[in-house]
Amino acid sequence: MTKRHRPLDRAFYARDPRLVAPDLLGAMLAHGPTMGRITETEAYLAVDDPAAHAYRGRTKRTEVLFGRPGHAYVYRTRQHHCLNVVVQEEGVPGCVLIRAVEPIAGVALMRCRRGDVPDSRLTDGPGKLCQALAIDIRHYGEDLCGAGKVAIFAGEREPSEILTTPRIGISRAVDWPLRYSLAS
DNA sequence: CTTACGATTCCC
DNA sequence: GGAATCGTAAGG
Repeated sequence: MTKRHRPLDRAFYARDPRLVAPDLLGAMLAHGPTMGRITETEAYLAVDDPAAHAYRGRTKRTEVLFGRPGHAYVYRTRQHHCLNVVVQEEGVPGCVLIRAVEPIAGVALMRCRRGDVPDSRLTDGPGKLCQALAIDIRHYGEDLCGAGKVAIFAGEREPSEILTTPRIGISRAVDWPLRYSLAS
């Protein structure tokens, strides 16, 4: 078994979201027979980030953000789910939102779950990829470093492929360049 | 209990 | 540009 078939370890996630987010690009997000290559992420900071859910403090929803790194923070917005990975050391609520992946495996199943959309729209959004990979609130708090159903495996990429742009879909701190994507 | 509001998606 | 649609959080 090669290194890239082992889940990313706790130490990988125990860093600043601005470091973890770009490093997740190219990694493989897997759930059951479905797998996608991460192509877009966003960093949400633990301190003084008005756009971060943890900014308002510790609540039932944000509880997992204050726990150990490497766990899934899944939340719901309107009819959709979004997947984040908890980063930084325990007690420091940084996280990284997975915004898009490239379908790699189980594509037929993804099409079935997503309905009648072109393949290019299968997983090109945070809510879409959760629907395609069947990730939802049941995965809240799951350990992505362990033997859970959802896992993230190391991938490969060239540093020059990374694009840094402002976050989108939020109403505060909109200009902060915390969105990372593969030029592809 | 009531109200406000989305880290979205899809359609007009 | 706007609706869908519901859990979460905050306040009375």
